[in-house]
Order: sequence, then structure tokens, then C-alpha cells
Amino acid sequence: MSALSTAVPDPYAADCPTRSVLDRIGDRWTVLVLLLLSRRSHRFTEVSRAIAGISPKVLTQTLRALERDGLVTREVFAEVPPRVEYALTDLGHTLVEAVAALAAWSREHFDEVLDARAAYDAR
Amino acid sequence: MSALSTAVPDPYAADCPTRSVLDRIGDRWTVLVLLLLSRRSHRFTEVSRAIAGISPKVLTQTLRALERDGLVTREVFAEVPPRVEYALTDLGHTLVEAVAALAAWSREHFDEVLDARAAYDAR
DNA sequence: CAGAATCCTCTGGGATACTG
DNA sequence: CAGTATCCCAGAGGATTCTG
Repeated sequence: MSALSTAVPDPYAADCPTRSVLDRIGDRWTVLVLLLLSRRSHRFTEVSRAIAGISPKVLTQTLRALERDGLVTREVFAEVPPRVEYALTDLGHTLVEAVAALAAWSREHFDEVLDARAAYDAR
Repeated sequence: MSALSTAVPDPYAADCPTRSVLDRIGDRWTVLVLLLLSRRSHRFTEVSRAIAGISPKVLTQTLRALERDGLVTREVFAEVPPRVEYALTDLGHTLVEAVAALAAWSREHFDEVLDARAAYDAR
């Protein structure tokens, strides 16, 4: 697989890029939020409603982590009632594109995975 | 982001392809194993040694899950001592390529993420 | 509205010992 | 060698309540 120029990364190295990215998008909600924000900016409650089932605590955690990594911006408007807009940064958009490659693989090969599972479980 | 033709997937749908793939590669070891096997087939102990820190139990779990999904083959040789070879399937290779896109993003933008974190933490 | 605070559950994963 | 069998723990994430 010549596409991979790197050796096997060290999962213990906190500075391992691959590890870091996987930790970020590997959780339950981050990718959903990224995909949602790739359309347009949303406010907190909008995200909450669009991604049914996420609790406010976890949504805050997710958004904060994305903001900290420079993938999402958080803009507070001094209005009544308060309004906070979340939007993807340019960097965030590039990540979404990379994630899209994975999503594309999923759509393309998902049936094969399902078949494999069925065959495996049938034994 | 026109690269994404799908709306936001439903994280609760067990049959959501994106969810399924993320669950698979989101764990601690799967990507490491995939990258390792993308080179050549390995036997159990070889993987164990190459990926330092993984316990036999977790390695077995990881390999079983990959086998079940049709990403890895498990070939037992009736020898003494026993020998078991694990190798990527064609499907597994295609997934590794998709993962490589993510790894590429990581290498390309990791410094920006680190800068963003430093800036965020400095506030 | 946009969270912060609190409590609780669940499970991925680690350590260790044992076996065909 | 290639696992299986147990026991254990931390931390991600869920449910709920409260507030500037």
C-alpha cells in the first residue's frame, strides 16, 4: 500500500497526528456536528434539535473540543435572548472533505460488510 | 460542501453506514492493525509485538471484528506449534486507502490544530 | 436561549493467569 | 503459539436539574 508513507504510528504518542484525529472524529457525535455545520452556521439549539438525542452537556463538550482545535468558531451575540452561532472554519471544511472520503467508502462498500457479517454469523 | 450528498446521518440507525465505519475505526487499535496488515500478512504474535501495549484479549477482539466485517482473513495452519496468519482482504485494502486520506489530512494540518489549541488554552 | 452542574451507567480496554 | 477466561477500572456519554 504505497499510499501510506508512514510506518505504524505509535498510539501512545500524544503527538501522533493519526491518533489525534481519530480520537477527535472517533467519538459518537463529532462527525455529525461537522457534517451539519458544513452546510451553514447553526446556533446551539439548532444543532441540538438537528442531532436528536445529544444531551446539552455532550453537545457543549463536542463543540468546545472542535473550537479548541480550530475547526469551529463560536460567535456570541449580545442580544436578548442570547444567541450563539457555531460555524466551520476553513480548516474545519478541509477536515469534512477528508471525512467525506470515509463516508464515500461506507456508502460504496457497506453492503459487502453486511454480507460478510451475515456470512460470519451464520457459521 | 457539495462533496456531501447525504444529509446528517442518524446516529441511532444501526444500519447507518457512516456510523458503522466510524465505530469500527474509532477504537484504539483497529487502524493500527489495518495499517500493519496493509504491508503483509502477520501472525498473532507478530501483530502483538509490532503494536506494543495491546493485550491479547483486545487484539483478539480487534481481529475478530475485522474478520467478521470481511476486512481481514484468518488462516489457521495445522502445524506444531500452531500458526495463524492474518491478512487484509481486498475490501480491507480499499478501507486502508480511505483511512490514508484521513492520515494525510492529519499530517498536513496537524500543526494548525496544535496552534489552535495553544491559542485556545492561552485564553 | 445557551449552557453549567450533578449524578449515574455502561463498556472499551488493561492486567493477569490459564490452556489446547 | 494462539489464544480464552476473569477481574477490574477510568472515562465517555446519558439523564436531569438549575441559572445568567
